[in-house]
Amino acid sequence: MQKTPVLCVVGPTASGKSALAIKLAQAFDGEIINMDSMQIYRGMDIGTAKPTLEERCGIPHHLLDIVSPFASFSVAQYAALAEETLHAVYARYKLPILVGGTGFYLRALTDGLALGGIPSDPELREQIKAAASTEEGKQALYAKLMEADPITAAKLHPNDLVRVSRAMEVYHLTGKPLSAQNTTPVQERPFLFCMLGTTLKRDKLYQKVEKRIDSMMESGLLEEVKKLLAQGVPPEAQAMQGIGYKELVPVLQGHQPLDTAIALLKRNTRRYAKRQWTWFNAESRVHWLDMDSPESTHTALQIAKEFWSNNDDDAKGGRSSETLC
RNA sequence: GCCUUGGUAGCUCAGUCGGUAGAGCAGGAGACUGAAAAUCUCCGUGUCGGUGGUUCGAUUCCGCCCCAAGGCA
Repeated sequence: MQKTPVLCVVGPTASGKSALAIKLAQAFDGEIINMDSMQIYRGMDIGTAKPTLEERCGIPHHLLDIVSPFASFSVAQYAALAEETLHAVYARYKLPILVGGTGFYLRALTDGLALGGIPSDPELREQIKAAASTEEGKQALYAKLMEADPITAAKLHPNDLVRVSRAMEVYHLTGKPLSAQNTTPVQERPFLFCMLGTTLKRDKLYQKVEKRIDSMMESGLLEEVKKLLAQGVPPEAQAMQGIGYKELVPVLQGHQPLDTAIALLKRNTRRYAKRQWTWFNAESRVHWLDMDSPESTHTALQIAKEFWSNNDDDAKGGRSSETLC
């Protein structure tokens, strides 16, 4: 079977993924597929640093604005949409470029999501969450999991409510423990990945993060959050858990001074960047590029060129365009 | 100039009735199989302001000096 080549641009927030992706798309006639768990939401533009139409330079961008902020969304849905899009782009002889900082979504694509097709159950989640709202309830929930699925329980920390409840959810829905589900991908992946990682020295990146947040505030992030709330998006909505949203809601509700919220927002973004490093550092296939180095773009283009010319079966070489925007 | 109160981890501070010290926050490392910008785990050596003295031993007690805040002149 012919595999679809996929160029990926990953890395911590504010390290320059989007800009590099545009250059790559211009050079190799590519199209961009978003791999960011928050940029999928409509009406969340400033806080997610979604590339503006101008910044997109006419390059087609997929999987942006595909979900209502009222809705919840899952990796599985993402993976299904992304796979479809990746193949569709390549079918048009374009280079698919996956861009974003959500490591879990990347893994779903690289390793295949063999989750037994067990969806989430919002009602059950509510019940579990309510039951676990107290310390005793939490322990009781974990104790139940120990009984139902000792193998999974052993791998999880009792405090990791999200995973403990997911395991319970799977058990309730199927009557079989999560550890007994087939979670190894059966089929070989239909993609070939080339991964580029954008990064900066830590202090540099943290400086950039601060600046970016200041400019988000100047661009009206507070108004954006206000608008979402005014539309009736509940503060508990999954979309509102995004960094920049969850910190500003209490300000609009009058529970928190703005400067405190901004400090929190900066700290949370730093921690987020840190988690992204942890995630992508564990992915050995990533070619890291220090975006402060003048050769970084050139190196990226070299790597991408080699990858594309080796794997583009339809030999569409030589169509690199010099279009600049 | 005098008096008072402070000077301990990047920050805010606790503490040692004399046996070289610990919390919160910040920070660091990691995990991650349908919430992932979510969720969770682990990690605390610093001339205890400087310098003399008392002492087997001082960050802790005493003297002097430096710095900060407040008060009196």
